[in-house]
Amino acid sequence: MSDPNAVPPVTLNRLSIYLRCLRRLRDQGVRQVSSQQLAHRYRLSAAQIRKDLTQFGEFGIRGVGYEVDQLCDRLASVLGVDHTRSIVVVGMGNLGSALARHVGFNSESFAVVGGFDNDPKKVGSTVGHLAISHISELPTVVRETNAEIGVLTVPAPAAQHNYDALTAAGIKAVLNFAPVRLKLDPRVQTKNVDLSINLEELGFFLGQG
Amino acid sequence: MSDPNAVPPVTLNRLSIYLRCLRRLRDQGVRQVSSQQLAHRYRLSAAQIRKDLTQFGEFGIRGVGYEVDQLCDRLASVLGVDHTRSIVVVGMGNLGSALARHVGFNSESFAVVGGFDNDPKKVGSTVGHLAISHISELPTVVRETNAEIGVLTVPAPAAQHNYDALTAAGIKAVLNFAPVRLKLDPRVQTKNVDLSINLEELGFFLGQG
DNA sequence: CCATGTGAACAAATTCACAGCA
DNA sequence: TGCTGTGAATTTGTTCACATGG
Repeated sequence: MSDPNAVPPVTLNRLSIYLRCLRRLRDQGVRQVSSQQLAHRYRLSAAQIRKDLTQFGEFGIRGVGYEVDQLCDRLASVLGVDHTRSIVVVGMGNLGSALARHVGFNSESFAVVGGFDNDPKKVGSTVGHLAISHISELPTVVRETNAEIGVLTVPAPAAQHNYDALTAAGIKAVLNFAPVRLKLDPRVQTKNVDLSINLEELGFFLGQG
Repeated sequence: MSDPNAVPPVTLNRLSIYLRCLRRLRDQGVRQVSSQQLAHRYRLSAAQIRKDLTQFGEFGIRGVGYEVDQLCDRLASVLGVDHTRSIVVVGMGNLGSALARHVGFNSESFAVVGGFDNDPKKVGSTVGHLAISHISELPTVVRETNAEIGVLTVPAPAAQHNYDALTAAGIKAVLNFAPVRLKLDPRVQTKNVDLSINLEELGFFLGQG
């Protein structure tokens, strides 16, 4: 718990899943849940739920289970989503525009506070309620809004350059959608989401069809 | 190699990365490459590259390395992307429309042959060159086009229903963007891509900022 | 009594180190 | 020589099974 880098990414991934499941239970009015019930309901592993949770504290009551509401709060706190985080989107093409809208609609924990592009034709227009700024405005906007997360949705050849611009502007974490292996800034947490890789993984299982 | 399910997903993920790196090298005119050069160039592990590759055959030449061109072909074949696969997109909202365009533009290995929605206002309109059909047309289109992969970009409450429609229509693999733990059809390979989970994983590292 | 929390057993994945071959 | 391919060693992650305690 003390050193964030000691937590395997796969554990974080599961914590996030647990949080989603627990929120749904809470919305359904469920007050308490055991690891076994949770596992059965959402096809997870009970032992793994307990192991994962105890990395961050003792949240359960022996003989009873977990308080749904309380565990939601604790997990949200662990995942740093107990308050709204500001996001900037760099690259307002199809994907960037769609993600900007999507995040705006689907999350209370994240707010898109800036959209950037280098195309003069796009600068000044809006996507939903978001005004598109020129990429040169990035440092100013990041400073003024305290944006912490950058979503990178530029074409592959522009990815490294814009990644460097994000880190230089003081962004603390990047979600990269460009199909490129970036040279990373060690101070900046970076995750890659890669559509083609996902499709190719599926392709493998389709054989020679 | 014989049983696809014996290959760990993380290995497939890396194979896809190797393929991308090799294609870039090929485009740059590089003819041969050793595992060490590849590792150094793209920040990978040389031993792991070799281990991963040997699961599917002996592609290298001792003392020399790998023929870039030949290895590209072999990997493309392993990943089933040596010919074009047909994709349908279910849920033509922001994300679905953007992905349909994105895949159309960015991949020769995948072609979007159908876009579906249940909103009568969308049916009949087009996204790029793709006509949007009503979801009831799904079985017909899948049959006629031999579509193998379904991209699921509907709102969470509609996800299971539309997943079931995809599998019933004969789709063989699904890429799910809905933030839901689906009840899976064991005959259908399914991968989840989850924007909020990715953001929350990043959130974890931002602490209480 | 019953579900958590946890050490111990097990399984999987990665790295190491070197034999074997072009 | 110098790289691949690979068993063995190590690390990492998961599952088991039970002591602990509300």
